[in-house]
Amino acid sequence: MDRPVDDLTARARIRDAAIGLWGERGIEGASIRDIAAAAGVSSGLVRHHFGSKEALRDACDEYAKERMAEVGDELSTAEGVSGLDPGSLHPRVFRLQIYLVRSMMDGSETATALFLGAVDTIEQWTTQYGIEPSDRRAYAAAMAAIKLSTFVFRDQISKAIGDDITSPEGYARIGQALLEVFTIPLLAPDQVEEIRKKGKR
Amino acid sequence: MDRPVDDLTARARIRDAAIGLWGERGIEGASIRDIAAAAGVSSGLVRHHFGSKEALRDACDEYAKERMAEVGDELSTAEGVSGLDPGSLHPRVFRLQIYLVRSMMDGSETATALFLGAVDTIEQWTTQYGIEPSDRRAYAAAMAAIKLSTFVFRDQISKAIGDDITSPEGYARIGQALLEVFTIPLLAPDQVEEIRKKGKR
DNA sequence: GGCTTGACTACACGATTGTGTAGTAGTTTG
DNA sequence: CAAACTACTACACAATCGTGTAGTCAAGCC
Repeated sequence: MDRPVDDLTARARIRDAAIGLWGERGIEGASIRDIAAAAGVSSGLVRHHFGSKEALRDACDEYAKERMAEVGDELSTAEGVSGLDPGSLHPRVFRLQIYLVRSMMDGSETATALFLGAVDTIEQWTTQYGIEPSDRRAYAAAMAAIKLSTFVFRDQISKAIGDDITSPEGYARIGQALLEVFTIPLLAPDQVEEIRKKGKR
Repeated sequence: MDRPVDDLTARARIRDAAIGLWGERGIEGASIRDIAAAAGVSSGLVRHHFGSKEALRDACDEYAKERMAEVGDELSTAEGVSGLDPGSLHPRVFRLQIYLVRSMMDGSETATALFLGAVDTIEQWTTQYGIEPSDRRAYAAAMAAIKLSTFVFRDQISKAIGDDITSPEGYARIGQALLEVFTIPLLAPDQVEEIRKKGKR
């Protein structure tokens, strides 16, 4: 990975261009012709290699899924919150995550399955580490969503903190911040209980 | 709000249809004709009232912004985490949030400004309540992103917990879970410090 | 040599896109 | 009563969409 573009086969360049453009603009936001142009090939070749737009999407989903599994799977494994260690997120995975989130939002089953898998893993992890939320499943789902929110709002967060969060400095800042979100208790237990009762009313 | 559709002017019905469809499918995902059909008018009338697709988007952004301000502004005020009280989120605001997130992801300046405003408010709120993160700005930005993540991944979360989170029961569960994310410390302070040092290395 | 196969391009198709124009019905205004 | 205005529809436009077809070129196999 991170090889110069010329080293890749045309098929791989098309796939990478699709992941890049679709991740940035959403699936409807980039056409076959846009992707072909970005990959430096004709639009016909996209069809030749992948058959249809939908099939190209499936191929991207599958590729992203495999890559994520390879690279240690920032989304699915939980070495726990230590997964928030900035060093563990290289640019390659960043792009894949951004794509997967977009694909998820546009109804991809593969991407959604990855999310559900992450929830399972986090659920197990909470058990293992003796964390006892009142609703373990919902707690794990919330954690999974939170982990991805950084990717969704990367532009807004970068603007807010005045640091590009795809840069090492920026990601270190937001990673540390997330860590503290999970660490600094905002309310005393009796306050939580009070709100919980209000919610059940 | 929540009046039957016939009570609204055609202009309002178009705007509401746009917010609904664009929120669900993204901006590129719904055409002027789709919106006109959903509002029960001709596509020409959309142009008559709003001029262009881009102008309709601006109108929707502005409307959503005003409405959010009216309704107590779940995104910008921080009565703090108690804003996670399920009762405070009615369906109307839910739809606006979903739209605003989509609009933000597609580069809306109005929506991004709302996000930045929310970060400001959360920042002030942490000061007020004596919360002392190591990087207050980044901490507030993370909190803002987290608050919106529920909307982005609503389908995935619903699937994960087996409860539609737009229903009162589902939202109560995920609201409570978020509360516990902010309340149960995952790591001891010395562990945090250790990771922090690793990040700076 | 001929023959197949895979990578690749050029071009044309019908559908859909945002937009533009012309015109109708009903109300308001002078 | 006539003129003007507003809400609204029908229809046509050029561009772009995903897709389909035909054909070129080079490498490998008999």
